[in-house]
Amino acid sequence: MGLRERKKLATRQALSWAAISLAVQRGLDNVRVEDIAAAAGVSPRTFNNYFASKQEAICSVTVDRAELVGDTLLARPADEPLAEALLAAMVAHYRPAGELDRQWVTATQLIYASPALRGEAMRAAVATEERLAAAVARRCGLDVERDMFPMVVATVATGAARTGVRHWMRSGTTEPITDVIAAAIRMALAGMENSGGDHGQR
Amino acid sequence: MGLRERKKLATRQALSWAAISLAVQRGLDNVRVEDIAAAAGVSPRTFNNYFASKQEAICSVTVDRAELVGDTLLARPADEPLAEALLAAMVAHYRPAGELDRQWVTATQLIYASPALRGEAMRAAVATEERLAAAVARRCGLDVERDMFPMVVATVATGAARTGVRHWMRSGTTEPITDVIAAAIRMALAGMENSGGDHGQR
DNA sequence: CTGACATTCTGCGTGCTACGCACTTTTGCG
DNA sequence: CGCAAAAGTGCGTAGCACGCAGAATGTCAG
Repeated sequence: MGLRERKKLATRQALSWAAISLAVQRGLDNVRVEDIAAAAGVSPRTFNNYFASKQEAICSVTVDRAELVGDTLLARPADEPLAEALLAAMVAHYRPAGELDRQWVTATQLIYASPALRGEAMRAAVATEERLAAAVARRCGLDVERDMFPMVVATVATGAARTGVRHWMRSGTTEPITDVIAAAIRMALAGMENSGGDHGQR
Repeated sequence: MGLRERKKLATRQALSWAAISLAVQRGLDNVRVEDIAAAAGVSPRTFNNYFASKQEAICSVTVDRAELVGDTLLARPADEPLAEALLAAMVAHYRPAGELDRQWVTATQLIYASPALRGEAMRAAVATEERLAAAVARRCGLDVERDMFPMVVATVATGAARTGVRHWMRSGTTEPITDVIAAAIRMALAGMENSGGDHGQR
């Protein structure tokens, strides 16, 4: 990767981080694009070369990760059962959340707190679903256009993951987030045979 | 319902319809709020008393329906298995789509065609999920805050329904939309035991 | 019917935003 | 070194969300 690309990425991250940081401090709509640009040491106009809105800047942390989920699934061994591969691929997404990724946690909390951000985040979720669906289809030898199955699976998996994250945030448990997400996905993939009974994960 | 409320509802629908109609004709961003207001015979300022954006106006058709999904579930007989009740409640949502609801179909097509609208629609989906989750929790005697199960179920169901709708739109099949949605939800609720095999619903 | 009250509609003003365009600065490479 | 490509910048414009205060309209008791 040349200097050029690295610098571009750095700017992008600086903007994103500035947006998150300021939004946490003052609340999203007490932050102007101008402020974000200033905090990132860049002109206001440049902000819009990277992001179309404050919301997008904040959610990019989530989005960037989601880009890879399809590839991760395809990288799993082909003989692994779909459910397991899916679980592993989704969880891999959130792996680093041990300590390093405080920023992601902050951003996510912020997102869940504001309707405007949730909308933006959901938009991103659609992209994830689509990539994942494509990967599932490829893995199963199906056609996304003709069969609903891949899309349904993708929707279920991402939805469950989202719920897991949210639950983890809300409950403030000390349990690793990956475990919670895994539990949510398993719950979803297991179907409803045991509906209404005990489902662990209090 | 007094004249007051009826008139208000009428205005809301007129605005929504005008927004959809104009967006279909010219494309969303060749429509100004001013135009929508004019088409609905109301001042531009009034538009913003009803909706915060064009997107919201267009998606309101979908949102308004979603408001009721929780109630519908709670209205199902208590001894019915959860999966069936859920299926029935979700499908009931889309029932009239026989002929009358051309408007809803138009709006939905529009929504799927534009990223901006999809974002808005997803925001609405969150609201649906939450209502549905609350209803599921109540039905199962669980606590939404503590147990992930209701939220997972709600997410899965709404996600599957969304996928069903989308599939129906894309494929242009003559099959009733309710059947497609039902199939998608069943697929999701059934779990993944048969993953990779034939799943009907081509 | 009438008058007082509540609610909705409206016009105006303001601050912010997204983005096209033309121009400068920086970077990469032969 | 020198030049093309790409990123950053400043300016201008059209549009949007929304607060506020007053006019218009519906509501209801007496």
